[in-house]
Amino acid sequence: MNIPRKKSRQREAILACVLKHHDHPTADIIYQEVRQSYPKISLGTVYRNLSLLTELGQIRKITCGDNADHFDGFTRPHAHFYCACCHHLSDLPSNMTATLQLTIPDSFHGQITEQSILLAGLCETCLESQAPEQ
Amino acid sequence: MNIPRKKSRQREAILACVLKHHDHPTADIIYQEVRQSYPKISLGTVYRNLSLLTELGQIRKITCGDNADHFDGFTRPHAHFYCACCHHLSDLPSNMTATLQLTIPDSFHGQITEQSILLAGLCETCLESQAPEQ
DNA sequence: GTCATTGCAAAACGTTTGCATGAAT
DNA sequence: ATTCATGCAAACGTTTTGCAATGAC
Repeated sequence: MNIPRKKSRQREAILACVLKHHDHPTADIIYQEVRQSYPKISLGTVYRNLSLLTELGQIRKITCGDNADHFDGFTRPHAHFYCACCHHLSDLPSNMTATLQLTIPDSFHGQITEQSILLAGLCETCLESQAPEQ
Repeated sequence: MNIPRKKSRQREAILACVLKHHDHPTADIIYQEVRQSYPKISLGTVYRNLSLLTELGQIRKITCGDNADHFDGFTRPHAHFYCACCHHLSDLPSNMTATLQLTIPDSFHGQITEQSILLAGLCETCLESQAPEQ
């Protein structure tokens, strides 16, 4: 929506925080971390900048159903796997992402511009320890 | 969690409402519709029963990222497509769902017990009318 | 000086929950 | 009679927003 015109230290810190993560932090986790360098930063600023950075394509937003959006600094199209048991969100192996994308028929392919694919199920750990529901 | 022991007219009405839909209504849409027959029904009851029916496998819950869960009376495993532009959630053609599932490697296959697959992108209509953001 | 960005606090939104009343068995 | 399910309203967690103050250009 709003294309930013002016730099801000806060936005740079938020972007750096997302980029350095190898998992998929939520807004609140990012807030807690950026707060260590910018104690007065507000949650509103974090949300505003995460939206902005997402629109600019510098980060990605992933909604997996655990009631908090996750963010991803790795912006190359790739699929995700969400464990419905332990609520862990992970990247799919890249070869699996590629294979999945190959199966998208041409008639449909043009449409998947964002190429965001989310699979849900049970991760290996949760499957083994038959314990359902964390 | 709680396995129901007693029937209730409300739960039956909620289930019937979801089953008769061919789209993917939200809790609030279901509430509005069931309210026509049960004017005193509360939103809490709708949510409680939608959770229950989901646990029982009688309906399915789909989280697509538009900040409201959707429900589906068609419980055979099938993939969904969410248009990030017009926010429409639709079933993928069944042959495409099947093809996608075939690509899931054996090593991973056991894990996708729920076989819920969600693709996001732009639907044909939104692609044609180049207008981004509803 | 202008205007984007911030911090703060309040509001919005979908959803869950506690509790007393009512319904099913 | 027991106990589950309901209606209501309050609470919850996440996200958005209004506004005056601050900071970038």
